[in-house]
Parts: sequence; C-alpha cells; structure tokens
Amino acid sequence: MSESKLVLYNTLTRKKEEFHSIEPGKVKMYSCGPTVYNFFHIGNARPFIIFDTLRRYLEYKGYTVDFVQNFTDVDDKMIRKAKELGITVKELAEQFIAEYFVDAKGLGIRKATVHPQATENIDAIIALVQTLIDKGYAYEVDGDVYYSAKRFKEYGKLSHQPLEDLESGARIDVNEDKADPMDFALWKKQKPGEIAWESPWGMGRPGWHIECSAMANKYLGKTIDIHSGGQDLVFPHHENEIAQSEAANGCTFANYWVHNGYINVDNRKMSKSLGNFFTVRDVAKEFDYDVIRFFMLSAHYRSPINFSKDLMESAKAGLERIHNCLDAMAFLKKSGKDHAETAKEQALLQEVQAYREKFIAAMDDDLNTADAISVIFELVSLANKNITAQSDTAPAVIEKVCNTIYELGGVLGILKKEAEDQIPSEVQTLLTQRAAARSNKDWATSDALRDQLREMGYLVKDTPQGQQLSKA
RNA sequence: GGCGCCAUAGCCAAGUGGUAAGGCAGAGCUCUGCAAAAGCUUUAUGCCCCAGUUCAAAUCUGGGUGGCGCCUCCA
Repeated sequence: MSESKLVLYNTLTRKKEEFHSIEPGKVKMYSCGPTVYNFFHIGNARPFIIFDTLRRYLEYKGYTVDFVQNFTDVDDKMIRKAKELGITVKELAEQFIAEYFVDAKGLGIRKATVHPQATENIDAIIALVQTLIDKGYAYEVDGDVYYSAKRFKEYGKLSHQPLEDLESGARIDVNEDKADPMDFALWKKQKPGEIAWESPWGMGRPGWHIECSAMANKYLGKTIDIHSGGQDLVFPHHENEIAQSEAANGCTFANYWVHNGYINVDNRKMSKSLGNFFTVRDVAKEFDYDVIRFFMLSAHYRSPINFSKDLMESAKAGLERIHNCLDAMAFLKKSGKDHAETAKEQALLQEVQAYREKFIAAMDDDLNTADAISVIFELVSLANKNITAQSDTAPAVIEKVCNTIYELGGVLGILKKEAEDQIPSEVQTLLTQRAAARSNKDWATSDALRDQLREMGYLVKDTPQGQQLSKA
C-alpha cells in the first residue's frame, strides 16, 4: 500500500480531509447510478467516469474496493417512458441497462462489484420503510408512506441548509397528504395500471431515495466509506438518504461524501429538462469514447466544465500527442539494439520516477486529474526528447518508460495497452514493396502505396529507422 | 429570500503566501523527396476591478463587478 495520503473534499464538512477507510486496506463505496429510461448523456457520464477513476486510484494505492452502483429501474420517468413505448417497465429497464453497459465499456468505466436494481431489492426496501415507521420516523397515509423530515434532527447537515430555510425556499407541494412540505415519499401507492408490489401498506412501489439507502446497507453495510454522485444529488437525494439510513441504523451512513460538478453547454448546466444535452452514444459517433473520457478528466472533478465540439477537438489533439509518443516508442523498441543502461538512460529513468511521484501527489490532492494529465504530458515530452529524437535508447529502457505512461494512463483509464496485432501479410507485402520503391527513390510508387495502406486503415510514417506503421 | 461555487494567455486548464505547470490553436525555424510525427524558439512584468495586510499576494482580508448552481425531477 502506498504511503502517501489521499485527500478528498468532503461535502459533509466542506473541507478537504485525509482519507481513512473503516477497515484497513478496504474501501466500501456507493455511487448513485442512472435511471435507465434512456441513453445517458455527457452530463450523466461525468460521475461515472470520475468515480470509476477514484475507484481505480484507490486500487492503485492498494485498496480493495467494494464498489456498488445502482440502477434505478422504477420511478415516474420509467413508468411514463414505458407507457409511451408500449412496453413494460422491466423491458425498458433491460434495454437501457444493456445500453448503459455498451457506453460504459467504451468509456472505460469498469463494472461495479455489484449493480443492484431497485426492483430486485423490494424486500430490503420494504423492511427499511417498516423500520422507519417502527422507529417513528415515517408515517403512512392511505397507502403512501412518508418520511417525517423534522423528526431527523440533523436533516440538512449535508446541504448545510437549516430545515426552515429549505422550507421557505421550497415550492409548495400539491400533495395534501403530507404532514409537512419537507416530508418525502418512501413508498408510493399504486396508481391504476402502474407496476406495483405488495407491501404492508398495500400495492405500491418505492420512492426514489429509499432504494439507495436499502441497497447500500444490503451490499455494503450500515456505514460505508465513500458515497458519491453529482452535485445535484446533494439535495434532496443524498440528504434524504442520510435521514433514512442514519435514523434506521443509528450510526453514520457515509464518512466521505464526494460530489462532481456539472457539464455545461454555453455555460448552462446540461440537463434533460433544458434539452441541451448530448448523449454519449451520439458523441461517440464523432469522437472516440477515449476522447470523451480524456476530456472529462482534463479539469478538476468539482469544477464545472463546458462541453463543445471545439473543446472535444482540442482534447482529441492532446490525446493524439500521447498516442503518437507511445506508437513511436513501440516502434523504436523493436528496432533498437540492447545494451547495458548508460548513465544517461539511468538519469532518464530517475526522471521518469520523479514524474510518477508527481502524478501520485496530484491524484492524492483531491483527485487532481488535470494536474495528473499534465504529468503525463511532461513524460511524453521527456520521451520525445530523449527517445524519439535519439535512436540509440536500449529497448529495455524504452519499455520502462512506455510502461510508466501506460501505468499512469491506466489509473485514469485513458490508455489501454492493446495486444499487438499481427500485421496482415498483404500489408507486410505492401510495406516491403514500398521500402523497395523508396530505396529506388520511386516516390510515385511509394506515395501510391502509402495511400493504398491508408485506405486499408494503416498510417505509415517514414522515420530514420524505417517505416512506422500504425492504425488509423 | 437562504446556501454555495467560479473569474488565470486566442481557447482549455493547474497553481491557494515566495515571484505564473501542462494541453490546444497560431507564428518562425530544424529535420524531411513529400507527408506525418517530433524538436527548438515565440505567445500573461501579469492572474476581473478597487482598497488593505505582508519583506513578499493570482494566492489572505474587506468592498465591488460579472457568470453559474442548489433550495423543484435532475449526474
């Protein structure tokens, strides 16, 4: 386990705090997942990418991470959308859970340890609601069950809003059944034609907030290390989760609350209600998934970031710089001659090590991925100057430098070391022909062959060491 | 009305008391048959404005200005 200490900004205390897990070497982390009624958009993607990165970094530091991310597969939006499409809520959920995994995989978001679904945990949800009723925190009104916000003395501690202030700013709720406007639904009575489950309060379905409390408890325990999500979940969702879980269990729900900032379009929050959103699926048609992830990590996770085509182009160019360097090194590694490490190479490797430490320091500081990425660029620069521009670096040294870049990129989930594909024989033949044409200074043939290879999806770069082939 | 966040080059973006990282774009040069890549040089005496604290401020304090968010489904 790494000695350096990770510091995280905790929404609960509004301070950066040194991270200490409950159990040494083990982290229990819950991250709010998507409501699966549609493809997810770039704004939704941010927490998925950020917290996947946090998880990767914790693992990099030697922790075992139990990472739970739920799917909200029943709520008003699910019901409405299913009705529109003329399919069941379950069918809708199945479809978009599958679509979630397509985009998530593309974005390098690893599967959670568990991806629980609300509808598969109805028993746990009902039990939790019952506990809250038994303890006097919740009440039933004609088949609906509400949580009495005022009963929970610390209500508002996450959003740092006293209950009175929340109330005075709140829109008046049309629901007459609530004893207090700040109360929120734990269980909703079935409306005609809606999907429902049996419960002590009759047929109905869970409210939104209760599922996360129930599933976090079921899969991770009463107190977890990290709970994460978008800033817009701070209130009311996470505030309500705290009220539910802490009232029921009588102990702290989560030690660290970590929230990411928004993605903006023209400086306004990207959201479904504003209609200014881009789905990841659509953006991925124009830019690689990798570029989307790289773009997201190029700013600090708590800062708002603007999304635009120009910024994506810029991110794409930056990522290409890293790939060009890695491609060049892979090529030189093959053509280089082995020799004992020279003093210069040793100095180079020491510098590489210093950059690795700088990367770790950046990540330790509240996951400063922007700084971490700049470290990767500094490594690229170092490699370009000392390796690409020279031709005599020992392959073993090149490999070490390459591996460090892949290692750090891997923490960010942006650079995947792909197994080297065998060059197809027809491509090899063309390369051989081109080499011959070049030695005869037959530029016309050489250029034609380069065009031909390009059409086959291969880029050829002419270097002092010969033709460097890469995939377009 | 309550509670917050932000303002650094043409663009993006780190830096939170010690004299402005990194990337993209641009310009010039080098290498080169061309192309691509790469390298070198260049691009903020200054970090929204004003005042203050300090030997020292982008960084701290006070006051402005401008932008954004939450308080309502939302990542």
